[in-house]
Amino acid sequence: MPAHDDARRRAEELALMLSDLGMQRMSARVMAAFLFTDRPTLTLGELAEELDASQGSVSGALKSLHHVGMLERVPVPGSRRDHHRLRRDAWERLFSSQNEAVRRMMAAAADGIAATEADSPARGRLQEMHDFYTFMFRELPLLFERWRAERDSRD
Amino acid sequence: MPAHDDARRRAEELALMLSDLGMQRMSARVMAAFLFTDRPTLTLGELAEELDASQGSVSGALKSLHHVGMLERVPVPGSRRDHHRLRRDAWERLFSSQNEAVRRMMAAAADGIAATEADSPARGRLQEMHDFYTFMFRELPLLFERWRAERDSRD
DNA sequence: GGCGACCTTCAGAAGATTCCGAAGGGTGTG
DNA sequence: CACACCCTTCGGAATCTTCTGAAGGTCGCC
Repeated sequence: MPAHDDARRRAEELALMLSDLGMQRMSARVMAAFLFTDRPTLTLGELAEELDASQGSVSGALKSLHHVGMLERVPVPGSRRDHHRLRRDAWERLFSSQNEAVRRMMAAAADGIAATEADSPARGRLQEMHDFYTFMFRELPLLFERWRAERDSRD
Repeated sequence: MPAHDDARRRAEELALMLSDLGMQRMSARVMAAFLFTDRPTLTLGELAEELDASQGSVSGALKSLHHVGMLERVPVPGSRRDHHRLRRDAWERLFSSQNEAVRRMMAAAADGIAATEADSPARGRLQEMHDFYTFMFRELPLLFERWRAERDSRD
């Protein structure tokens, strides 16, 4: 099997996994394409052809991947196409979108606590929930910092 | 507005958020019901009535919530119904289902690395991915340990 | 200012999820 | 051992997502 076909197959498998984990299907396929390509950057047209998908859906996927910060646009003088590539910290960004989720859970718990009577069972459960997400909200950014420090010290 | 209706409204809002974050809709509603109820345990029939949903769909939701370890069955002598309640560490369990996802990402990256040529751009990107998830896979369980220690020291 | 290249948006089709309600199985009781 | 109660399973309907293909917008160049 040609190397390129092998890469393509692996990319599709990874895309399936990402989509299992909640990423939209086309975003996952685009993501995987960026990961496995040997080109420095990819354009919308190249992606659409590689993935055998419409430019419309690739456009939507690119938009959302830029939105979560996993991709960046790369200026290429002399080309009118948009050139995209994976950001170095793409995976960290993907993971830390969790952070926003954690913040929302923390806030929801706080709301619930404010609305329940002290000593009620519901209050107790909401307090447990709030404590946990407060801890995570504090610690996750610190964990990312440690990750960056470890990575940078290796370079 | 009666307190119970208020709780119900808040529960539905939280359910919506959980479902945004990827939880199945009915599981999210059941989860929220457990969080906001003032009863010590809930049965399938009670949940179906409270949520105005069929017993069938509540049954499916209960099954999957038990599967991820957020609920536990509580023996109630003299009752033929199954009584369920939220586990104290439900949120930690929900979050740590992430852990499995991290492990899979780490493994996928390792596979990719093994299949690409050294010095290729793809190899470099896969290595970045692998490093990140390896770090997370190591650190997340430690973070949970710290959480439990902090919680227990408060009790 | 017209043209060509490129990207985005959108309506509708195709596909996947999710839910209900009925049927069926299991278990304890009289 | 027949019944009552409770839970689960499953087919099909309803709903929501996601994709395509076409139309339209933007920008630079001649």
